[in-house]
Amino acid sequence: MRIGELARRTGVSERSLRYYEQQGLLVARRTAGGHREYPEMAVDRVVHIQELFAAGLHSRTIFKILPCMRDSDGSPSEIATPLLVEELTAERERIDRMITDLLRSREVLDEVIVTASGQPPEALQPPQPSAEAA
Amino acid sequence: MRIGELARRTGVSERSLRYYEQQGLLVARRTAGGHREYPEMAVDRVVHIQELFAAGLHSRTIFKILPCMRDSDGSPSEIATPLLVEELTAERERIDRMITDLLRSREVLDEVIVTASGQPPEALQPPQPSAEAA
DNA sequence: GTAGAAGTTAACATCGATGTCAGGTTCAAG
DNA sequence: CTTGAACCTGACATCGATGTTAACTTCTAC
Repeated sequence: MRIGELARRTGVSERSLRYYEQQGLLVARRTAGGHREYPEMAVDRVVHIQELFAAGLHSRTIFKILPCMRDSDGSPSEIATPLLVEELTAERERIDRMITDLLRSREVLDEVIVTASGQPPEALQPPQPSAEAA
Repeated sequence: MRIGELARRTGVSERSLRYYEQQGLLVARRTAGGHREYPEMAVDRVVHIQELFAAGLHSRTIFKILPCMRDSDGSPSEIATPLLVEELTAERERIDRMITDLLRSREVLDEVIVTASGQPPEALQPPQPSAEAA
């Protein structure tokens, strides 16, 4: 498929897809005229990339991870160096901290909402605890 | 207290404290010579500000929230407009989405770590579920 | 072959809190 | 008074994914 379709199917802008390629996260065959031609698997890969970006990882880190990912390009995997595993573990801890911070922030925000709305607290339903449990 | 001490006690850089002031988030009396002089309460306020920044709120939004916060400046509160409450609720939802995304990202990362380390999964301890419960 | 949709590269802009540096002033202790 | 620490303002840099635009080429359907 070409870049327009991939963009549509993944919800990622063409601009970003080209950027991913530039960062080495995504490869594309080219037509005779130079247009990018993606295999079906590219959809999954872009989704994976998005998930990692959503985690706040840098493209450089994602670049190192990708060859180790299951199904990254259909072929099995490469094995990560202990150094990379260590780095990923650090990232995991960072994400944990981020989650913790956000939970705290949400509490603060809830308190602000209650206070700001000026309702006596007992008059309010407790704020919906969505996404509360992991 | 002066800015150096406030910075030290809150862990926020002097640069940021001046920025907060510029954004109207923080006020300071001035000495005859123009040095900022903060009341004791400023510490709490800066902590509050930090929490809201950590939630990804913009300084503009924080600016609108602050007068409604309990203990924001010792005096009781102002009441938020319904519009503001609506905005805050939207922010809350954004944070929820962010938390959900991060939880998902963490899962992905865990999978990568398992795969990348190349261990047969049954040989590994399951990754520590820290900050798992809200 | 021709028109219009879709693709290409390259360059520049953005957002926003924070770092950093420069050149100057004030404060506090000797 | 003097010295050095602390503070002041203002300006510029940063980071990184993404938006946007321009000028051009290729593809596809007629």
